[in-house]
Amino acid sequence: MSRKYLHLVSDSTGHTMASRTSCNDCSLSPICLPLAVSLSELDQLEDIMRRGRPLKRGEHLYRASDPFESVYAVRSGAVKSYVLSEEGEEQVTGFYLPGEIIGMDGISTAHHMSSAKTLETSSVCEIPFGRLEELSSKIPTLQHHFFSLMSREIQADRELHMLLSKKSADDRIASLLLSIAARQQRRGLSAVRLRLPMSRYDIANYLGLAVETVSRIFTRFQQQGFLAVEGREIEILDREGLCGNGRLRA
Amino acid sequence: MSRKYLHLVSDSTGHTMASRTSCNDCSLSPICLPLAVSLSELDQLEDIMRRGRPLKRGEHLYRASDPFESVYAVRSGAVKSYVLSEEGEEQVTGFYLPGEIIGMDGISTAHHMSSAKTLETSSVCEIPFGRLEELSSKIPTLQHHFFSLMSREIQADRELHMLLSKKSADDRIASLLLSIAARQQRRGLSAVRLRLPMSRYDIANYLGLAVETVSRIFTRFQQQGFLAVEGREIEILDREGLCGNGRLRA
DNA sequence: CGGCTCATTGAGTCGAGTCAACACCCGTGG
DNA sequence: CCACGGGTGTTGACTCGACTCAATGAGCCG
Repeated sequence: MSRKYLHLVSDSTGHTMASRTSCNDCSLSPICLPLAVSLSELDQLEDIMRRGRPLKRGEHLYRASDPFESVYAVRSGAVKSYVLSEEGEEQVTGFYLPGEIIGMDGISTAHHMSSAKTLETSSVCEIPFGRLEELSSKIPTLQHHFFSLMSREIQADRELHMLLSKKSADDRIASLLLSIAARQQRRGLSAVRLRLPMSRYDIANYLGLAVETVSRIFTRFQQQGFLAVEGREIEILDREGLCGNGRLRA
Repeated sequence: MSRKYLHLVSDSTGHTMASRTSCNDCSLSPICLPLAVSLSELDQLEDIMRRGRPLKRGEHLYRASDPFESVYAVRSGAVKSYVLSEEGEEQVTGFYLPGEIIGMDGISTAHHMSSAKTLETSSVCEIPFGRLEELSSKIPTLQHHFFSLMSREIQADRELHMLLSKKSADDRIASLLLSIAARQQRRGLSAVRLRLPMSRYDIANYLGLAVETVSRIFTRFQQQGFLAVEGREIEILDREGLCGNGRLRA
């Protein structure tokens, strides 16, 4: 059960260097790589982790049309993925919190189909995909884990699809907040207090709404006593109200 | 390069029985399983294909919460996937045409998270997923192919996300038609004439529109000379017009 | 023929977008 | 120290695209 991680930090010169960290020490291991593999297998897995580095707000993990080489595990901070349309307008396609894996699009084309940039100072673990595939062939549970991860990604997209095509603006906001709360809870954090790493613009963009609408709904939710809002600090006061508002589950 | 398929048909009594068909004979092989594997490997792959059967319109491949055992390749006809919300309302999550693989959600939960039913008489090839995983460990190109398929699925969902959150009703309809045309073309069929396998209700549901809106847009596209519409028979007369309408690509 | 489901068309309403103004925070620089 | 500017967030007034409700038509099957 000894899981290990290659976590990468930069020295004072800005160059990156590797620092090994045991997955046991990483609070994210149950979310990120909940594997039951032997020690020697873990060493193999650990060996393929590569040149991570702490990224400042707004730095890119990769850009659309970059050759696809790796997927990334968010270790701290937060990352958004997005695509640019021909006219250059941005579409946010996802938010990634610690313990989550980003970059699994692009496998089919050998190029990333979206870009990923940090929303705040973040650190990530890079996992070269080719070597991950090799290793997956040898470790069935690892193969299954990644099939499973991608499957979950598809599921999440389906949920979002439903949200966007059927639900009101209120429901979309409520749903996003509940999703973030749930993901925080998985990592052992509060399910009621949260700090949104993304701007209102990103929220609006992601949910297909206007910024003004997002802002108005936050204020109204506060008036209705569902939330306490202070900028990006949110407290969920009335989970029922938030859900019942528009027939959301949980 | 000899690819084989297990295609299943029913006899006159309605019982199913297996009939082997070479993948070489299957016009879908370049889309469905474009693999370069050895003959012995192909035999292994072929051996895991199972109890397919021709399904009549409205029959289910699987239902939400069924144990997840297999994925399915559509051989002929058309299939839609959907989920039901708590209140029992349907959300169509995808349409699957010949050569496409359905059922890859549910890997992570061991249960299907959506249902899949045929839109017309269809035949499918069932591929037990557990055995597919085993085989994937032995055949790296097969493993990569399935990672790739799932990656493509994620990409498609992202496209849809953009469509639903940013684009007008006109653009959504145009985009769906162009997508179906493109997928037909991949199988060597016409890129301008198509027969929609799904109802206006399914289209509306999938795109997050009201049926009336879909109907009105079809009529208007016809008036504008973009389309010739006759029920579910569609001819694309002015591709540019259809795209230029709302800044869609190709 | 009735009884379906599917599709089209019209009339009126409303949710969310647009446009515009302003408040706030923060770092920079005079 | 304060003035300035840019990014971010809020609020109000007006508009419009798509939904709802309602009626009718076309095809299909028992």
